[in-house]
Amino acid sequence: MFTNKVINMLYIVSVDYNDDLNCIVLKLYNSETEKLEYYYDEKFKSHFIADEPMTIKGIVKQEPIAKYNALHDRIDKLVKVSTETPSVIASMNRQMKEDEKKGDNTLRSKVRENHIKFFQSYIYDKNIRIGMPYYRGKEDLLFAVDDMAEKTVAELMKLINPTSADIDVYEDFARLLEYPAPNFKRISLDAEILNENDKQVPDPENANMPILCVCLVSNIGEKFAFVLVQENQAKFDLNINFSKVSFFTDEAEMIRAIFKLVAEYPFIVTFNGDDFDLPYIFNRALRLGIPLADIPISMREKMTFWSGCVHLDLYKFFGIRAMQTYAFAAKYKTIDLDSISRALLGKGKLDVGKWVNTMSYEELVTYCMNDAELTIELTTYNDSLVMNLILVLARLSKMPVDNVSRKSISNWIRSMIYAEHRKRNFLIPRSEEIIELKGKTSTTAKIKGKKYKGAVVVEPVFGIHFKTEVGDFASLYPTIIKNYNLGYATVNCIHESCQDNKFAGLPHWVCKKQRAIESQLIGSLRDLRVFWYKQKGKDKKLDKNKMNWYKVSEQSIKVFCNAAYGVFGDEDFTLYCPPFAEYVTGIGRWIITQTIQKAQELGLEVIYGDTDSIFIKNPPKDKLNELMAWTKKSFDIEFELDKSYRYVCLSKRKKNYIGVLEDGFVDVKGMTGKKKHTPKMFKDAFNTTKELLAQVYTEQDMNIRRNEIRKIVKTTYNTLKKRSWTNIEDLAFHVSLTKNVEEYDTLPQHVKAAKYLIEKGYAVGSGSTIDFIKVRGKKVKPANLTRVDEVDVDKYVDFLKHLFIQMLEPLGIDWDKEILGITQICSY
DNA sequence: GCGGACTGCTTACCT
DNA sequence: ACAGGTAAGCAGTCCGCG
Repeated sequence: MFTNKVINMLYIVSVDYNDDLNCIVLKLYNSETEKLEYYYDEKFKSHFIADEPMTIKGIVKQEPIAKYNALHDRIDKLVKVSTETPSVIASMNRQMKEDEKKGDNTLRSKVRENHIKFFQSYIYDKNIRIGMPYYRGKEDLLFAVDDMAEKTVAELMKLINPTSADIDVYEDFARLLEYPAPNFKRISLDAEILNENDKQVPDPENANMPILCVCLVSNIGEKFAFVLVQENQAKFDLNINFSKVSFFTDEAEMIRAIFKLVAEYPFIVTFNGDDFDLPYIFNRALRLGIPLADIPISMREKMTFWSGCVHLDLYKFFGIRAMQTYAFAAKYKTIDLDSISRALLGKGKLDVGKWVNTMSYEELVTYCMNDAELTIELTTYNDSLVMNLILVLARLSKMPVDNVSRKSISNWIRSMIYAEHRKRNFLIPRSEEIIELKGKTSTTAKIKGKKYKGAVVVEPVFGIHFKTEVGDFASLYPTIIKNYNLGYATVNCIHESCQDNKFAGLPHWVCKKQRAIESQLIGSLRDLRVFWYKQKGKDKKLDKNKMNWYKVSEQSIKVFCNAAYGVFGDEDFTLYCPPFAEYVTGIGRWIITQTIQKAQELGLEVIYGDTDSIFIKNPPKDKLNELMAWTKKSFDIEFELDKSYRYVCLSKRKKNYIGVLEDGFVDVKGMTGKKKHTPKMFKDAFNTTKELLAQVYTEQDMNIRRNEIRKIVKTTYNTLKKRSWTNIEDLAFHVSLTKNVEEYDTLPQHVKAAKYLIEKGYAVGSGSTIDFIKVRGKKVKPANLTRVDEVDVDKYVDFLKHLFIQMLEPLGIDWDKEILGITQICSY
């Protein structure tokens, strides 16, 4: 596959700065030996850009440098200032902040690119292709060309045929997505600690309680258990398959044995290892007298390292909102091992029915091993989907794998754009310059406190609609960015001659002379997705492995594309550019509004639409095709058939409907019955009605099912009225705390319940989900502390009514007459 | 002192 | 810390009410 088959492929997985050696270290994964190797670069110095020579301490070199300033469309003559260590820049930045506090901005106005991390700067300037194969040359690392992948890239380029100005961008991305990925050797780790009490988790800072058990599972299924002998329990053989179980009477010895084992693996995977397992082991090791030099764990800001390994913390990865919504389609709603495993693997944590303190060895190992297995399986399931996602995201963002898996989407996009700037010798602009030059927005948002107007939501046509087609624009916002050449530099550019180039009735204009970097990057990713990876990810002719890889590529691009517009409307994004973001939604509104108008002119019945989608009732094929051709011609965007519903059930509310696809799958959007805070009792009832709706093909069917749906609601109603529920937990609402209780301005119900829990000694805070029950006297109580007779049944009946009314209304069922009426007759 | 009309806060969802 | 738009429930405030 590779040109030179003898050489070992070295995949660059991470780049870091080593303090002690004062040099850049590259971590290389050798796909033959499955071990990590290192490459040290002592020559590369940290640097920043200045308007004039600087006089701070620690500078080793100052040289003139010319850079293209895209904001002003000119070449700037500047100074590249190299420093002895990156800490010189860090302390300069600290000084800068101090000055600013005193109102002195002289330093800030002189320096640029001083906020870019040293190792990122290295990646950009050396054009390091993270996650791609290299081999060792005489001195340097050399990129390993893969002939097979290059062939596919050529094929793809021929198909998409981009304009000459954009060819390089497309080709670079295609390589990143077509080159092979190694199957990283890896091991997961999970630790169980003796608890002080049953209301709080152990404190890793303190590490005052012994580690009872540590389980590790490798990606090829090797299982290891390290168990501490406890005084009150006899040692005995465990009945656990395929596991190596080792008992220790000395805890320090056990920890050393774990260090020794992990050293064999290039990747270590944890769930919340950054903030719990690894710091606990670290501090426990110190407490037990293991010398610092013998402990491979080290904690840095928001990240815990294991030297000799790359550490991936899946809690951080799955917690990235963009991943949750776009790559995993919001299949998991809360970020914990149990719910993520249940959603993605179909199995969860074990319910042993007791806490670790009272478990037998066998129970303890089984419980702990299960967690370690879930953790590794989250990286191995579906052809190592998650590992491959992380790899592709690292490639696209040009960030180290351990970094990209912890940082949010805005960091990835920023990094991708910065890399392109450095590659082309563009000066990276300062935030203030963009704001100053580009000015403000011109529209008003519907929502108070928002900065500009967003998308259009069409008023739904209430009722049941059979044979409804849903069309949507393929990547609307990325396409707009591509087609209209949008970017921070091109929107409201400095050229007077461009000021007539305006769209969609907005006052902003777009540059006619220069191509926007964002437009090229997002545009090419968009095209690769629409014209290549979408099909390849479904291509049954490919072998399963290859198809899955294409799915990964498709998902990764989707994540980037979906967030690409939003970041420019975020004040904290370094390239924040309000008119750019406003232009995207403005042109979006213009396109969908025109398309709906055209559809109506063609005699099509538009019954709903949101942002980039249009619901059309029973459309003739030829009219639909005409509409598609028209959008392509008018806006150069593909309006595609996305879904065919057997029928949709539209409530009077926006973003709130049920649709049944041809194959019987029931799509539920926005309804209370699917929201995660809804008590289980109501969710169960709601899901049963979903099954009934799946069996409806015609209006006649609907008449039959109407009765059954009525019955389900009635039964739930009766259960409440008679207080005959089996489990009070099924009545609990589950609401998240987004901050710590003392930070709330008002006292919502879940916060009241949380405060009560804290009083009782429970540790709940930001991120915890509070389970509470509505009790009589307009109050709430934590679910685990509520008695059956306290439940405020009327409140629950009210909730039931409002939940089902969203569905009953369009089905033509009247709550008062048909639910209450019948029930009353029945119960007397 | 209590309830209705109102605003604002909070969470969870949709695209 | 990607955006704006929507729904829903409750907290808190103001005002009228002999």
